[in-house]
Amino acid sequence: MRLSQLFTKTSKTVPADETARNAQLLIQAGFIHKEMAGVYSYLPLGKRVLDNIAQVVREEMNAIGGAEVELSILQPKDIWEKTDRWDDDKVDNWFKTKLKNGTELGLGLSQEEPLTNALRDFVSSYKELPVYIYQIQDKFRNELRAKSGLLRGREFLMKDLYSFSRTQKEHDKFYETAAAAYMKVYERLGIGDTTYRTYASGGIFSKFSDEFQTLSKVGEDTIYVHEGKRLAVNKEVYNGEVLAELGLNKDELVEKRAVEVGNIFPLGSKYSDALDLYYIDDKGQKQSVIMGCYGLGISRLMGLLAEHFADDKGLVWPEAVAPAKVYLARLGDKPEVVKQADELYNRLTAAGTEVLYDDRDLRPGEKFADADLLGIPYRVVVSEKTLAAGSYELKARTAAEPVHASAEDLMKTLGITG
RNA sequence: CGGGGAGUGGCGCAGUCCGGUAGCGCACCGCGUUUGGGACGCGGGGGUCGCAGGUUCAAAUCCUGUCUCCCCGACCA
Repeated sequence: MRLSQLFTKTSKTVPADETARNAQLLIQAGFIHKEMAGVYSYLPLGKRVLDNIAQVVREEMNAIGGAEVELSILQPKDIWEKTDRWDDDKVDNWFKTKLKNGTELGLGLSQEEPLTNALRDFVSSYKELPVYIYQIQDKFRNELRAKSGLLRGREFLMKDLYSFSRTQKEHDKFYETAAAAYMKVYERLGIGDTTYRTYASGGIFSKFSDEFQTLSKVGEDTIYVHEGKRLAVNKEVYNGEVLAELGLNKDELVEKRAVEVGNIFPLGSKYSDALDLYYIDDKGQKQSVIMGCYGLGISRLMGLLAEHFADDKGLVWPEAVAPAKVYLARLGDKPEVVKQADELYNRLTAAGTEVLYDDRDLRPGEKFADADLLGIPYRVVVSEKTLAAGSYELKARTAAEPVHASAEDLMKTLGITG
């Protein structure tokens, strides 16, 4: 992408009404636009990051047998009444609306009910289970108070997977497979070493659910980390009885602040029974379907990554999610410089490398400042100097100083062969 | 929903106490000089001061109501 064609631009100031660092940076760099409290639009660069995170998650969900779907956002109230989750006294963060004829609707905040209901059309035999179904979709939750930029919004992008198993044992096995897949996602995003599987309250279905908590000073949750066992306990279930049950010694736990980047729940047969989804086993007997749900906030992860890796010059994206791998800064507009920069841009692009080509008529300092603020992993400079030296100037976003690199070295560093 | 703070060109702010018809920086447009870490000069364009009432000869400024945003708390992926 040529920056001369990008309609967004960076700003020297941050909006006064944002105090969350992730939102400040993302707005300043032109990745997102705030529509209202807790609701953000994603501009070209932000959309790329969001898509990249979603793609990592998609690959890991596909790897454990997940089938991607896209369920409707508009929800009929009858199926939610069957599970007693329509009443505002039971679920208080619904966004509800009405058809012209007065029929009540809800905007999807989770999708156990509609998916379970739809599966009745397809599942009736033990031969048709288990199934694992997921989607990546905007969720709507009418939070009393949105805050912390992308970390807690009213409209946010989430991956939600639902498992339908024949037995508790079969469910338990997949549950652990899913938990492992979650850790793979965090590792690929560069936060594996600071993310802990965490015991948390399980609601009404089970004693515990499992959260995935990433250490962060801006986190809303307080957790107690056992570094040796690579796990943690959420403050909401932290007491002597629970510690004894988990075999944890209070002295080995350290209190930390963390952001919840995932949450998986065993659901038992609460929803399947209520919505009349059963299967017939090999002896002809009707059996309950055992469910689990697995949530992972894509947009929240984007906010966390923005905040987690940033430095005083701006964003620092992990390569796996960066809107481009290379920021190509062309200094000056001498014909031979333009020619060389254009050629490099074409070569990198042809090799499948995403490049932000800064072909704008700006001073060098502005280009360097933007390269830093946007957080692109590698900056390559083409100028009269580099032309004279017969090499390129290459600087990793996290490096203090640039280095001179031959065309060959450059391609090698960027992982381009041939 | 309880407590606190704030709404003035696209962004950041001053002006409000003490009413007199809106200003600064950035950004934007034109011309010129610049060109390796956010340049400079000159000249321009853009705001009925969140909204609605009220007081007054006169309201960004005073009064009433209302909407929105931010922070703390409670609640939540």
